[in-house]
Amino acid sequence: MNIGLLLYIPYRDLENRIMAAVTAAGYDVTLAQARVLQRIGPDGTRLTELAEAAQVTKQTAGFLVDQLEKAGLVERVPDPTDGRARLVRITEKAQGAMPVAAREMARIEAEWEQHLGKRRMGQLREALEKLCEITDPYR
Amino acid sequence: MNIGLLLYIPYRDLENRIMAAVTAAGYDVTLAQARVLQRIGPDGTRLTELAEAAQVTKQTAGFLVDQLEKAGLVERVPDPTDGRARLVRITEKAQGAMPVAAREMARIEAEWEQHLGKRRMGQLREALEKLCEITDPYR
DNA sequence: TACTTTAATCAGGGTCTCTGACCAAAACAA
DNA sequence: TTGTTTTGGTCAGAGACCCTGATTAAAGTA
Repeated sequence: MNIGLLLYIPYRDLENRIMAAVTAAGYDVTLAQARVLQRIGPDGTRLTELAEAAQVTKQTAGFLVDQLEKAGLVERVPDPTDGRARLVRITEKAQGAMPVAAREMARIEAEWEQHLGKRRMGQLREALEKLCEITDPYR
Repeated sequence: MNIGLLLYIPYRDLENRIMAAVTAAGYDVTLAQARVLQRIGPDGTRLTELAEAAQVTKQTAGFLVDQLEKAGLVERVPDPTDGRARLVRITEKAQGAMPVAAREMARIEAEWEQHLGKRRMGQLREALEKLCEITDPYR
């Protein structure tokens, strides 16, 4: 079986489950919005940085942030260090969604470790981390 | 680092590179089209099966097959065993694209094995195959 | 025959993402 | 200082993707 599909199948399962958990908790967020939300740092992050991290254009990131702003999940504040820039920050309201996602993620990881065994799970993580050295365009 | 991202980063790199290779070879195919194309069996496959395998609705699969048909990469022929159904088949023209993708895939796998070493690459594949047992909705 | 299921399509709409053009602030160079 | 380039962000327009709901036709079933 093709290695691409082998990577994709567990990834999609994980993503679907996390999205379902977040939706079930009452947060109406789309996948694309979640991908941006995930990248926002504790002190706020510039739009351009978000776009790079999420691998989309500035326009796309701006569009998604607009939606998140309308939903009250993020806010834009001026960047004190640069008059052109604004920082995208997570609001109080969105803070509640983070632990929901984190809990589901922990649950999934535990299930995977249960199925693979501790040894193989460790090997998987180690191999993937090593692989990211040559496949991650951001480092 | 989050296990979801660890799976996704190499996956995306692989997909991007294969798409680039196919495009460079003169086949003007989008990602979504490629995902459908990939699933077509040697004797043709029904639309409904394609939709299931690619995890999209029949309508979406139909839309993508329409485009592929216009581009001359697939054709629809009646299914001799079922008057309602039609088989989507790969045309002569598209046959040329398959080896291009396969060669790029082989090249990438070789690079990965080079970076990880034979042992870790084997462990990675083994762990992913095991993981697909519980994450693949189709088996 | 009448009912149910299955294969596929039609119609319409929402979401995501892109290219290209543009503006304004910051950084740099002469 | 003044002009030039870079950088952060937006606007406008379009295309790609994917969905829900309704419909047609063939197949299977009671």
